[in-house]
Formats: sequence, structure tokens, C-alpha cells
Amino acid sequence: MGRPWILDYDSANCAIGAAVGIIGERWTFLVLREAFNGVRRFGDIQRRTAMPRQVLSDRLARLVREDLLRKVPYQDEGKRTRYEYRLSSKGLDLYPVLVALMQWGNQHAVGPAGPQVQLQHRDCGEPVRLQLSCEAGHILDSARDVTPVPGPGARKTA
Amino acid sequence: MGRPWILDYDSANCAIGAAVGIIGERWTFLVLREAFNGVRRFGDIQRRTAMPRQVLSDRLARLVREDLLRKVPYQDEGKRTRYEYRLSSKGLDLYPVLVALMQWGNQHAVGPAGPQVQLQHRDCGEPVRLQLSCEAGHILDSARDVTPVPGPGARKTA
DNA sequence: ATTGCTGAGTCTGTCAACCAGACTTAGCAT
DNA sequence: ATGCTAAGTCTGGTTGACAGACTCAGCAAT
Repeated sequence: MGRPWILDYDSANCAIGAAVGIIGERWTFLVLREAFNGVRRFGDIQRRTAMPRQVLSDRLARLVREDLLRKVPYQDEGKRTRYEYRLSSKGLDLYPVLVALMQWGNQHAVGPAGPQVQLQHRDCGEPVRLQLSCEAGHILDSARDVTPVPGPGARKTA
Repeated sequence: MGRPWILDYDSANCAIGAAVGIIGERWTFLVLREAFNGVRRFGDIQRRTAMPRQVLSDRLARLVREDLLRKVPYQDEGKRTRYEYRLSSKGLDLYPVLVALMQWGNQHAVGPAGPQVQLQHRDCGEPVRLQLSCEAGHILDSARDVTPVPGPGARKTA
């Protein structure tokens, strides 16, 4: 492979670094998982993830601040107004990240019982999967079929 | 949306939870990013990510233990034998996760300069992207087109 | 053989994050 | 008033992150 070209470039403004700066904490992924499963209330999330309340409080605040979740009021019969947490469109765009984690987990980190949740196309009911493809329409099976090249935002290191 | 069915199910053996348990730490993603970019040596990774040496040491050990990276000996001219860290096939399978993070970061978390790295199909040079599709071949544009249903590993809560 | 160099990794003290369990708060109901 | 409940905060102890100095192994030059 030789010395990778990337060593000449700065990694400071990398998109992965930026993304991980926002959502890279352990519990944050679980909060997002619940959000995508339609679990929206503090107590439900806390029970399902078993995370400390304080941490959940922090993470929700951060996700709201970053505009991945929105606080929406609701009111149950005979109860006072409360807030639930719903994905914004910026949050919904994270779906591929969660699906990718789920696919990998199902391949490599889960017991023989099989997947706990399956994803179906809402319109036709067929199973959903994530695929790497190129704009010419070829399907890529492995990271080895991809060549990273410098993009417009690339900057050489000093 | 109504009360989500998932509240009746246990979240303990969720694939996302399992995946995050292995790779869910902030710095781990950056280590993997470097690995996919072909950066394999302790010092190079440390310089590019600016992470504390101790943390890098821990994370590499963990990734090796989990069989995402392999330690491979190499020897430079007039230097002693050292080890570099290469992705195993289990590690390579994580590629979609990194690509998904990168796509999201480019959409939502990066300045106007544009992407720092672009991905090309090795065989045809066209840009690579990640897509949700169903087995009938439909392309899905949003998380809203997906319906999660209980899978074979689903278990009701007590 | 000693000295120095280098890349990889460890040790130490400090400081921030996490955690469990108890406490607080706001609004509704009795 | 009193109680109830979901959401969120406070407290003190424990774990993890961090920066900077240190160690260690092997090669090379003296």
C-alpha cells in the first residue's frame, strides 16, 4: 500500500471527527436508537437503556442544543403538560449510522437468537438493508473496493 | 404514532447496544477512521488525532482484543521490528458505519470548504455513497420509509 | 562497550465525567 | 392541604481522561 497520502493532510476538519464530536458518546447512540424506535419520553428511555438519569438529562439537552431532537409538549389524560423528544430532520438523517451499527452488530456481536428488530420497507414490506454503491450503479461489497482521494476541503499540513 | 410496540420488548440484547459496547467510545471512531485511511502506526495515529498516548494504547489493545485490528510486524531500514495495526475482516465490515458518519458530517457538521476526503469506486472512479434500499430494489430516502418490526431474537419484557 | 537516538508504550498526579441513591419540583387529583 | 407521578437535580464516591515525564528495546555511531 505504501505510505498513505493522507499523512500529508490535516485531520482537523474531518467530517467524521465533527460527527463524533456531536454524537460520539456511548449513551448518545442508545438515546438515538430509542428515538428511532419511537420511544420519546424521559422515563421510557431511562428504563429501556438503564442509563443514569443525570446522564440522560445531559445527553437529551445536548441533542436538543445540537438540533437533533426537538422538545414537543404533550399531555396525558388528567396529567400535566410534559415534553417528549422527537427527532428533527437533522436527527432523522442519522438513520444510516444507526442502521449500519445494527447490521454490524447483527453480523458480529449478537447471539444465535437472531436480530431483535427487523426493518421493513413501509411501502412493500421487504427487508431493508444498507448498501455501498457508486454513482455508476455498481454495488460495492467491501471497503477494499473504495479508494479515498483528497476532496475540495483537504488541506496540507504545515 | 401511538404507543410503540417496542416498549413491550427487552432491549438487553439489541445489536446496536452490542456494537456500541465494542466501538462506542469517542476516540475509537477516530482510530478506525485512521485505519480505513491506511494509517497504521501508533505515532502516526497519535499525531493525526492528537489523542493521549495512554488512551490510544488502551483503544488499540481493545480493538485487537475484539479482533477488529491485527498487530502485524514490520521493519524499516535500519530500525528494529515494530508492529502496525491493520483492520481484520470484522473491522473492515465496519466501513458502512464510518461512511455513514462521514456522510452525515459532510451534510451537517462541516464548514463550507466541502469534504476533506472523497470516496471513489476503485474500479470505475465514480463517487461512492451509502444507500438504504429494500430487497425489492426500491431506494429509501428517509427513516420514515422504514417500519421496524420484531425479529426472531425479540423477547418480551417480564 | 558505551552512548545516543527513536518509536512505542507506561507511570503519576490532577481533573473531569460517571454513577447510584436521595432529594426537589410542578401540576393534577382527591 | 395532602398525595401522586414524571422529570429533573444534588451529593459524594468511584472511575476514566489527560498532560507531561519516564521507561524500554533495539539499532547505529563512536
